[in-house]
Amino acid sequence: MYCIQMNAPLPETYRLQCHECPIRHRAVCSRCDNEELELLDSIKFYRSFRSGESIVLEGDKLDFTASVVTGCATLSRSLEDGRKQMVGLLLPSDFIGRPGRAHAPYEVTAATDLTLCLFRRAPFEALMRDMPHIRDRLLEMALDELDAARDWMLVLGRKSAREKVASLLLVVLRRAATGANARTQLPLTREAMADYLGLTIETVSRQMSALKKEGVISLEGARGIGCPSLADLALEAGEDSDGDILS
Amino acid sequence: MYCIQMNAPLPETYRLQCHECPIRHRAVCSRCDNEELELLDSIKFYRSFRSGESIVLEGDKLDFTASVVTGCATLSRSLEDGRKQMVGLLLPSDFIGRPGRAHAPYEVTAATDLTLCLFRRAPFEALMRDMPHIRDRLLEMALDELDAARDWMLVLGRKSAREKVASLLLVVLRRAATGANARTQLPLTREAMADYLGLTIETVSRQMSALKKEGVISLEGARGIGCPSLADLALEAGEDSDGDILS
DNA sequence: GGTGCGATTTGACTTACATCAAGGCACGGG
DNA sequence: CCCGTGCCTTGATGTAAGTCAAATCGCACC
Repeated sequence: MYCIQMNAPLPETYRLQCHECPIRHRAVCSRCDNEELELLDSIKFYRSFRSGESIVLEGDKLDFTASVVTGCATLSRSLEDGRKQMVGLLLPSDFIGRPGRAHAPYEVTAATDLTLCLFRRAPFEALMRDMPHIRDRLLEMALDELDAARDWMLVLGRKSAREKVASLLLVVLRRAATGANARTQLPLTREAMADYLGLTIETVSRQMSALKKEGVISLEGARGIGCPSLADLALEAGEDSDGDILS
Repeated sequence: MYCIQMNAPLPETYRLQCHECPIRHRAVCSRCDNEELELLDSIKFYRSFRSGESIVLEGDKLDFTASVVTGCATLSRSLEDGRKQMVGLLLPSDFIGRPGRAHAPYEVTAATDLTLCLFRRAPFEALMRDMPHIRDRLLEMALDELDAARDWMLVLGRKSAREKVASLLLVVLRRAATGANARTQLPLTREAMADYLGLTIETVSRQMSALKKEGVISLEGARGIGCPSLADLALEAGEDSDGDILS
């Protein structure tokens, strides 16, 4: 499903050496040494996608793995009657693909313009055989995603519309945070937000307006948002106040 | 939170050789050879819990890993005001614990009387070092759980109460299935079902009654259920009809 | 068999969110 | 510049599920 696009073409030939890669220290390759990076350089390739473009369809054959280099992608599942639920948000350094499974269980869509770093299935599986730390990192990342998915189950199952919207804004603002007064551009349309939160577009819009009216957030155009106090926003999100005592 | 129990005491000394273990071929140890099993035999230990007993509290120190041998446990997260969401259902062969994390992100509770096979943290991490196939199996299991969690996000975010209840009954009946006319005992109370589905007890009860009245399921006492046609139930669950074309 | 208590069901009423339906705003193209 | 076309916002109304309250059931124990 490719949309006709009027914009300037994307640079098809994004080219980067691994050692200067922006996701070098967080992606699946984070523990590779210089020698290993050279090997990766020789078998990886880049591909870019336009906002809205479909990367993989639900059930498609999936014979590559990839890391998000720049931009934002979404994972979603749908029911036959068209109801749709986003089940994951992929940001730079996040991983796409499933060693040991040939087909994709979810649709993957570019939420913004997006560049991926890809490996074909066979060479990637060879990497996993030869570099055990890649498997280890993949396990770590899978467990982190599992935690994130389960956290989101609490949001979907038990939070009110207002808390849901605040929770999502918090996720987005936190990774863009520069000091207490955070501001950024939302990488999601209202529709994508609704699909993520299990709400309708209208309800999302109404809750955004309400939060704005009460001064919890500010809106600049449709996509820009700011927040004078993330702590207040966290309160609206119904977040545990116990300050995340982590291990 | 230990309840006072009037029932007969559980056998504290459940003892089993690994090679005769009921979850031998599905748990994290599924790929161990006989020699490795002997090692496991020497460092594992069993522990049993009463239905309703708490195994780990949210945020607790977790210095063991475990596999469910018999019974059923639940994973859940709660908000401070008491709202609660189950984020996982653990059945025999499922794994508890998180190599690399010292604290539990979820509460683990025995939903029925339950027996676990445990390893202390240090010996288990030694196993992971020495037997790479254990790491591989753990990755596989983590990815399967991730798929299950995401499937459930669709249920929580987009399905109606009736579809939710049907979806849960389907999960339980399918693993108890003997032919088309499935019947089993629910391992969950109405409250646990409600917490799993993001509903209230009353709504769960009403939907069960409605499904019974329409002949989709039959109820025997509070816990026993039967279903003359799982296909009809799947229809009520709003499940994709494309017959799960798997890889 | 009776009694007590927690679990479940059922009923009456309320409410948060969905649905249906206009409008407004921004941006690109003729 | 004006007009389309996609987003987004706002309003009026409907409804599925929540809440509050009261039976009823089922089991453990007497």
